[in-house]
Amino acid sequence: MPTKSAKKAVETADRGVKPVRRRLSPAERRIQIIEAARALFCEGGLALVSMRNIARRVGITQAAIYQHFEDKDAILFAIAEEFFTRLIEDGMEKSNEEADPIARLKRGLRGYIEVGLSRPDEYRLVFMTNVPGFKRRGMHRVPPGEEAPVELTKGKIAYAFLQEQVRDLIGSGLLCKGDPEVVAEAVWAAIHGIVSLILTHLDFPWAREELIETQLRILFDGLLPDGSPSRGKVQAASPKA
Amino acid sequence: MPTKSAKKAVETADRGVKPVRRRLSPAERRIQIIEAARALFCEGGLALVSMRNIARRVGITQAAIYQHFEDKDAILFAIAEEFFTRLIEDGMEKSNEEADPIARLKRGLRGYIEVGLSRPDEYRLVFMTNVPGFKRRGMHRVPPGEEAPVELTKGKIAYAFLQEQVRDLIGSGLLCKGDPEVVAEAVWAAIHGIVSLILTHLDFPWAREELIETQLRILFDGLLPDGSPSRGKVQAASPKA
DNA sequence: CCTGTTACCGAACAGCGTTTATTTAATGTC
DNA sequence: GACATTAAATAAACGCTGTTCGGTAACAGG
Repeated sequence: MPTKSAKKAVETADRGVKPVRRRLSPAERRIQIIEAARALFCEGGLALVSMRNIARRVGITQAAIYQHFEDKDAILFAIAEEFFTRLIEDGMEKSNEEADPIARLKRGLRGYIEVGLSRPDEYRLVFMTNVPGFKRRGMHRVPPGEEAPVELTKGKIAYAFLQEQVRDLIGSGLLCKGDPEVVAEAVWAAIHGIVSLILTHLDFPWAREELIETQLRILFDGLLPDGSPSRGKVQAASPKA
Repeated sequence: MPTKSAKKAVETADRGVKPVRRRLSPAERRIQIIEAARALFCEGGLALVSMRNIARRVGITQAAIYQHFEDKDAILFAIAEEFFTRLIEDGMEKSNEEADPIARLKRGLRGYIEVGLSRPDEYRLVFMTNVPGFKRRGMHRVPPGEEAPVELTKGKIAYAFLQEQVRDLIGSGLLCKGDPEVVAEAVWAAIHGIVSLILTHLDFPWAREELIETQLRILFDGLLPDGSPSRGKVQAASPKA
């Protein structure tokens, strides 16, 4: 949409009159490119992340990027992986602050929501946008990179973390019975629904905290067995940073 | 991504050597354009819906479309509106088959899920894709068309339908107390999460019905007051058509 | 110092959404 | 039936996009 622009805030990086070209090691360039892409992405969303914009920032031509990345998608994938890493670290960190396993789960879910809301563009990229061609390198897929078939996607790790907790809770009778896999999916769906909902209607003036608490209360009231002492209680929001 | 094509299955519509141009009434052309766009959309998702492809199908040039639609987004919006209409009609129809208000709500939610899963591309378009520039003509926004400021978006109607049911249920004490608006959002989030989850991982081999039932059970167990006779029961799936 | 390797550039291709000036078909009105 | 008006259509262009290709030049090892 070349009409509604506001795109050209991208710095020309005119590196002098002489196009004296500097070679960098692939490792360095790779990092430069990812960082430039991430910066553009955070500034104006996916729309700003074009090969030419990235190249302009790095100070090379767009064609040079293909020396380091197979695709534009490969760059986005790198960004997504970084986001997942944050998601995992935040979730684990928050979770480990709690001793009670139910509280642990709640904290982890809260952490997920908070990360999602604090990095809306990345969340959308990973979970809400079917990036045209983002070749399904998602939660349940392996990365297509021929070079790294060992390392699974961070998304799988993040999801396995949730699955494990749910499995343990059901195993020890703290959560209602049911196929742990299915319950885990259901839990994730409920949480994702909240984040997705808020991100889709960013303009809508609702009280986020109230909505989040309501959702968590409903979710855990539905999950916990009838006599559980945790029923009806809502985990307090984590202290604002 | 001009590389991995498979795009050119779009029929050239070369209407003879003579470019004898036929004028059609705006109403007719408008329908033609929407239908062409919808067809392309269903065939290959958003990627195939380009102004040039639409025009080729209709048998006009791409510029002519702008006589009938302000934007590409306006075309997508029209598709979305049609989808919402289906969502509303299906939901209401299914709902009205039930007498018990709780069962009514369950049926409506089931209807929503089924429509979403049966029309994945449209669901993604409306609820999961931040169409670049889809100028936030979403659930909570009015359409920007200057010509029709009276008619609100179908999305608002659909959502109001859910809100009303939740409000009534809370009012009559059948659902746990809480701000009806917030509870309605939470319910929608849970349901949307399920659809979104399944659509995002279409390849993942899970039992959909089981996942849907689990989610609905958890949701309603969380919503219903402790002594409610409906607790723990799951509404049976609607008979396959 | 010479020689490979390869990171990089310049130019191009095909597609995209959109705009402009221009043509031409259809529809009144006399 | 002839003429003026209206607006649906066109052709061509603009600037953007992702990607490819042939050549160049910078660095590394000998």
